[in-house]
Amino acid sequence: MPDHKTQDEQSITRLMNHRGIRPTYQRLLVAHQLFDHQEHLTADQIHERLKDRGIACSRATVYNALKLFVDKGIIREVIVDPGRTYYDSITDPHHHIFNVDTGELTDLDVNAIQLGKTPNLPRGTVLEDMSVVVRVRNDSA
Amino acid sequence: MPDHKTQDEQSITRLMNHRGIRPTYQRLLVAHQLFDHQEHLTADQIHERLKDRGIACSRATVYNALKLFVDKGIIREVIVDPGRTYYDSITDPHHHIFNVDTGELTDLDVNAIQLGKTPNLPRGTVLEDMSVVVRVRNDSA
DNA sequence: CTCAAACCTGGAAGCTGTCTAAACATGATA
DNA sequence: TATCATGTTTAGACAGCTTCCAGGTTTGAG
Repeated sequence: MPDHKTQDEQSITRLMNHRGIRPTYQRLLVAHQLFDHQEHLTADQIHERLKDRGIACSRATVYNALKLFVDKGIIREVIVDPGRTYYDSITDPHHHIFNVDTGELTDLDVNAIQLGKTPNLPRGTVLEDMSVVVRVRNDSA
Repeated sequence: MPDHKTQDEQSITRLMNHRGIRPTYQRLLVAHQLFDHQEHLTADQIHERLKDRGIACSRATVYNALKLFVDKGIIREVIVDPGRTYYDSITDPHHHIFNVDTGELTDLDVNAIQLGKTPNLPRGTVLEDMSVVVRVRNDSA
């Protein structure tokens, strides 16, 4: 984490306070990985990056922070790969393209796919998310 | 497996032969779990059910069979839950409703959601699947 | 300054899925 | 029928991702 507060950091701190998340040192570290560059990362990828930069933040803490962020709604889980959960700092509705060969995951603007209205949901349930996953494979591979 | 061949079993055997899958005893066991009742099951669920009925079929074999079935296109993977892969005996295009609280996974007819045409794919990739996942939560839970 | 609550940590443990090596079955051939 | 190569099944070991746990540390209120 930079010793001087960046513009981003202030807004991330504000966002956390606003959602009832205490902006601890470690949580800010984790949040920065997702918000600074708009990437889709897994918990372990985030943990690795911090470790590579010599920053102390245990694996359990990364997992706890991410789960908390999801609960509080400042990030989203993206479930496209069995055995791996990606996290996405963009919470606005949008879709995803997932390359099953490379594991590459890219965003797709919500307008890129025309999507009709929500179907009837099972009794006693409420909508959490409705989105399209486009699964692609490398050509001639 | 019933000692008398059911209608279903004959058609499953035919399907396998047709797709180049040798219909072994164990593979038929696994296939029946998916085709007899139209349920979405995980590999371990299938293994458990067979074990509960006192039928011998190792865990590795269940995993191998399912992977083979997917390769040969007689079933489909459904990725909606982190850390678990569901299998679906319906290979026609359709969508899914997933209850994140209960893990219940239900089909949604392809016509239940209006879906626009495929977006531009990344260079060098081909479409494998495009479907909608509707994620729901139990109300007031 | 004190205390309780919240937080972080390393390691153990759990679950899903894959791999391995050996036993077993099968089908073709002679 | 005997032989052989190929394909299949198996138990258990292993690997990756995630959660749990018990103990220590930090934080904020009073």
